[in-house]
Amino acid sequence: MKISTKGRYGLRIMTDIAVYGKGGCVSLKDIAEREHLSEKYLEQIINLLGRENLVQSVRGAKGGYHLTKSPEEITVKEILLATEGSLAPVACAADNDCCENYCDCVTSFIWTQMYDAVMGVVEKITLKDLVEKSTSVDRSVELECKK
Amino acid sequence: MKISTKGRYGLRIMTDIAVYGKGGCVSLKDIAEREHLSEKYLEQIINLLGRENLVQSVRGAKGGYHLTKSPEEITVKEILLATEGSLAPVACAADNDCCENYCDCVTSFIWTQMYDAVMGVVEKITLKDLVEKSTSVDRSVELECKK
DNA sequence: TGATATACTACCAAAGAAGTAGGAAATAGG
DNA sequence: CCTATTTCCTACTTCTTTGGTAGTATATCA
Repeated sequence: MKISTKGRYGLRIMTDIAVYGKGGCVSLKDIAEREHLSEKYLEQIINLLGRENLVQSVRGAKGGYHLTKSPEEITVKEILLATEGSLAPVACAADNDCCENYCDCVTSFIWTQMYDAVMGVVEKITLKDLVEKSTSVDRSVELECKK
Repeated sequence: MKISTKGRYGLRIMTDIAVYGKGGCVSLKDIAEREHLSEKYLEQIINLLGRENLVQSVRGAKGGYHLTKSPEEITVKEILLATEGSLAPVACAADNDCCENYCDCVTSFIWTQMYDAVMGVVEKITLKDLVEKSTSVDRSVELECKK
C-alpha cells in the first residue's frame, strides 16, 4: 500500500516548478539540484507528467518545463494518477468492468470504499496548497523522509 | 498502492474459518481446497494472523485453526494490519516519529489524511460483514479477480 | 504406530522499484 | 554557422519484494 518514489517525486517536481517557474520555465537540472534528486530519474517522471498534460516542455538551451494550468487548478489526484498509474488497492476498484463478478466478490465493497476515501482526499488538495506549505517552511532542512 | 495477496488471502482465510468453523476448527487443507489456493502459502499467511492473536492453532490430527474472537469483534483493519504490516502510503504516516521533521515535510499532510481515510474505512468493517456477504453469494463462481 | 496437521526454516523465480547510461534532436546566443 | 545547453527516447542494471515451493521436525488423534 505504498506510494512509490514516482508519485512522491512527482509532487516535488510540480511544487518546485510552481514555486520557481514564475514567468518562465524551469530546467530539470535546477530541479534536480534543489531537490537533491537524480536528473536522469526525474526525466522519466516528468515525462509521465507531460503525457497527462500537466507540464509542457521547451526544448533547447534555456528550455525547461512549465505548468499548463495554474496551481489552484491542478489537484494532487491528477499528479498521483499521472505518476503512479492508479491509486486503487486492487485493480477492480478503479475499473469495475475488469472482472465479471465484482459485485459478487466478498471483499469488493472494502476496496470500493477504500478507493473512494483516498480519492476524496487527493481530489480536494491542489498544487496551490503544496506551494503555500512549501513557502512557509524552512527549505534548508532535508524535506522528505528517506524511509 | 496495491494490497498484496497476503492481505487479500488473509481476508478469505478469516472469512472461511468464520463460515466453516462453527464449533470446531478448520484445517488449512480444507481452506486451500475451498479457496483454490496453495496450502503451503496459506501456512505463511495464517502464521501472520496467529502472531496477532486473530486465530489460534490446534496441532496434530483433526487439528486446525479457530478464531479467538467472534466475527463481529474482528475488524478488517486488524486482519489487514496483521497480513500487510501497515496500510500507510508512506512510512511516516503511521509513525510520525520515524523522521525528525515530519511536520515540516511539504507533503506530509497528504499522507496523514490518506492514512486516516483508509483507517476510517477498514476499522468500521468487521468479519461479520464479510461472512454475511459471503453467505449471500453464489460460492460456485470464481470469487476473486485475478488481476 | 501410522496418518494427519501444524511449526519452522530455507530456498527460488519472476516482477517491480529505483536509478544509470548514452546518444539523437532541438534551440538560444554568440 | 557553431557550440553549449537542454529535452527526447530507449535500453540496461541492480536491488528488493512478491508469490510462492520444499523439506523436515513436532504434535496429536485413533
